[in-house]
Amino acid sequence: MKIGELAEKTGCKVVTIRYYEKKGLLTRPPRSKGNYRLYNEADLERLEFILHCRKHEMQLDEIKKLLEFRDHPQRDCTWVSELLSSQIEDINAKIHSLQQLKKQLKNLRSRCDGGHDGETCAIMQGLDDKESCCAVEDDLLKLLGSHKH
Amino acid sequence: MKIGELAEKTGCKVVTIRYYEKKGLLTRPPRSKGNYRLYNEADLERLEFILHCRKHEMQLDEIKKLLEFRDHPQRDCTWVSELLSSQIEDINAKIHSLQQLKKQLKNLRSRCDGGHDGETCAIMQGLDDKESCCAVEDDLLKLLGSHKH
DNA sequence: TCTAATGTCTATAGCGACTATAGAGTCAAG
DNA sequence: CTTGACTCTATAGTCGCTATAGACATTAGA
Repeated sequence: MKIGELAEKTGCKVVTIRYYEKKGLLTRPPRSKGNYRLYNEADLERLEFILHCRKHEMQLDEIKKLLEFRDHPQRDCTWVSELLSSQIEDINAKIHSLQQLKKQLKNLRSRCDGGHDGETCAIMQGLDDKESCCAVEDDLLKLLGSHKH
Repeated sequence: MKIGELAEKTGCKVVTIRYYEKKGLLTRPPRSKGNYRLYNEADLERLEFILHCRKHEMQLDEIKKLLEFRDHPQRDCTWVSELLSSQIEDINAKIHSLQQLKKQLKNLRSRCDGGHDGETCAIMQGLDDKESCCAVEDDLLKLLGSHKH
């Protein structure tokens, strides 16, 4: 299997596959007469593993460790559990901050709905209006803070 | 106000402030005799705006557009609303995928809890055991897919 | 007043995880 | 036998910083 086929099967770009090889995540495969990389099923599974980990936002050096573990499953795996725990924590924090963010953006958008003809922007109007302005969350105020208020 | 003071007041690093200037988000401020940048309150508010947007994961070129709009509020603001909508959508997608990911990682971790002495890893054991293995979600199987199964 | 510490300046290089480009070689179909 | 698609290597660019080097400015203490 040449690199293009591997790319197609996995949905990973050709350049990215070569990049993973350069970074030591994929081993250098045998070459054809014409110096083309030749992959087998094991390589495909290894790449799928990598891509799966990447979907999980793992970093390449963490994935590398996981691959080493995969290659030598008899080794101690305590750290794997720890790695997962710290990633789960990271994810919790990320979700929380995204939810906050979403709330704020929705709030902001609601001030600027329904398009606009040219002269008076709902966001700016809202912020010029002290009443409605101060009803909005603190963060929102800061976001366009320098306007008269 | 010198750059260090601005940095302290906003919680933004000095280098980052200079970086924002280079990228055209902050205008080049006047200089002191000794060639130090001198900022005023408006600069501070502008920087806070930028930082707030960054907290919202906006990209610098988007923020730049928002700043231009802030500088010329009479312009059409339809695109602002559209920008916000597309960002809210992005966030929804991100939250969803993070939640999926978290479920998978938790599931995976549960196979590798309680440490390990050296010879038999719970993850690998679980995956070697066809019964328990196939009870796990599809994605998890793939994650350590090349193991006997 | 001198000196040492701190702050600021510019320019450049590095990070992670790719992505794009250039220029060459290889292969299969018409 | 040529055209076009694929592959090769090497290098530079992306984004949003961060780190480093080496020089100049300012400030506090002796």
